[in-house]
Amino acid sequence: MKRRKRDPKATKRALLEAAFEEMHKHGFQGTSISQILARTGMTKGALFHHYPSKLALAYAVLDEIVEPMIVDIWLVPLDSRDDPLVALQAMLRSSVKRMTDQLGRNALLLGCPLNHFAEEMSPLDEGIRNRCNRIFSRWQSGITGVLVDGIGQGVVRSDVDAENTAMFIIASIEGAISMGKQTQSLARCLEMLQGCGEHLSLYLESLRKN
Amino acid sequence: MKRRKRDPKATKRALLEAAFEEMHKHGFQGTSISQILARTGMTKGALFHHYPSKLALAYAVLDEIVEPMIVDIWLVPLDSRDDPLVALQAMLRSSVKRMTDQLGRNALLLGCPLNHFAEEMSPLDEGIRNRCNRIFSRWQSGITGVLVDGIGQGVVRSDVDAENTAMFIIASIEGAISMGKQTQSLARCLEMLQGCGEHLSLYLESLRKN
DNA sequence: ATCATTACATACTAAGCGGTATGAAGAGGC
DNA sequence: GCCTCTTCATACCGCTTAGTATGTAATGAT
Repeated sequence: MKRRKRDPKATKRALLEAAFEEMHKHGFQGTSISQILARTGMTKGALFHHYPSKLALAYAVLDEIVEPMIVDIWLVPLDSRDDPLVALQAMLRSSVKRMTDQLGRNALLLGCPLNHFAEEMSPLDEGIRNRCNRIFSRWQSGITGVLVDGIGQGVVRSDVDAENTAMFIIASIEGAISMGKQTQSLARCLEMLQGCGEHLSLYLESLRKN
Repeated sequence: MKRRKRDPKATKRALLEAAFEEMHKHGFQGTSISQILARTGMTKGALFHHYPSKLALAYAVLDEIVEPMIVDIWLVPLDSRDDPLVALQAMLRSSVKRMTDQLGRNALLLGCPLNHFAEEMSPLDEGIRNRCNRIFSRWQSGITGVLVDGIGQGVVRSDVDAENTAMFIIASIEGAISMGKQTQSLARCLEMLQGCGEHLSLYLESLRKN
């Protein structure tokens, strides 16, 4: 009955962000359309006008929110003119700040949305799996590139398998975030992230050519 | 109508194992009672006779299946008389075999059930969170103990933070399993687990006192 | 053999789910 | 102003969900 001013782009975006937040907390299957609507004050008519299905909404969340977020947190800080190994170590140190900037401090307790989607849905839906796969690949490529640069510059030992190492770094980060989330304690969450960063930094140092 | 011989313990166990398999694949929220019943051929009467609710069933799955499984895969192999660092490295090498022995080869694609429960339910249910927490703590304690032994024996550098390192090892393992699952390819799953094991072995070697 | 108890099977319920059908109000072109 | 398309709001639908109520067959104690 109430008719406010129309702003379809803002409406669509609000639905998308509400869907992201709900799915980040409850997972895809645990999120109901009505929860998303309650969060936005919209109705089903609006949602199904902009998105044909819940699954399509999840795809949009991955494409338009999760992927840019991963890029901003984990790839953008790699664009530096530093020594590649130092750049990676700086990325690890700044990661907590980047995450809280993007997600808000309390959302750290909800873990990595990419990992959440992947863990829940990889065996269940090809569309979600392919999207997660693409994002992870992009992330891995970014780190691989830095390591390859390092090898080219003679900073990193030439026997280092860059792709494999990049995978290991991402796996450790995601694992640490998961274990932090699992405690549901902000302090221990930060402790685990920081600890992981320090261990990885040490490991990266061991890859240095000297 | 069909009445077979009764075996309540076997019935309860069958329901428990079916619940584990369903929840391992679909998650807690994504699992429906009827799917569990279809898998066992039982009916609701049987299930709700043995377990008062779906949540109670999940608790039993964690207590009676997931925890022993984690212990068997990751803690039992640490009981060796070897050099502590060698024991950890051997554990990493044998992990794939232990996992496939416990879960079956194709279930590798479903990832670590502990991590799945934790990732999905940690922010949503205290009972599940506490159980996951206990299992992770037990795992971490086991590795910490080995590292502390190593320090005591003069094999591991005394400046190593055993608890923190144990956390890092577990995080890396869980992360690698997650990334493997995400590919839904057995080959890449094995590749990631193996790669992670090699990197961790190298890192462990860097902790050696010499 | 009897009888209470256990171990189920069957039928049912209220609530919530994703999705659709319909209609009306806002917005832009002429 | 008028007409059309877009953008929603509302009402509804069939289905599934976790859980309950009830009844009955199997089991074990006496």
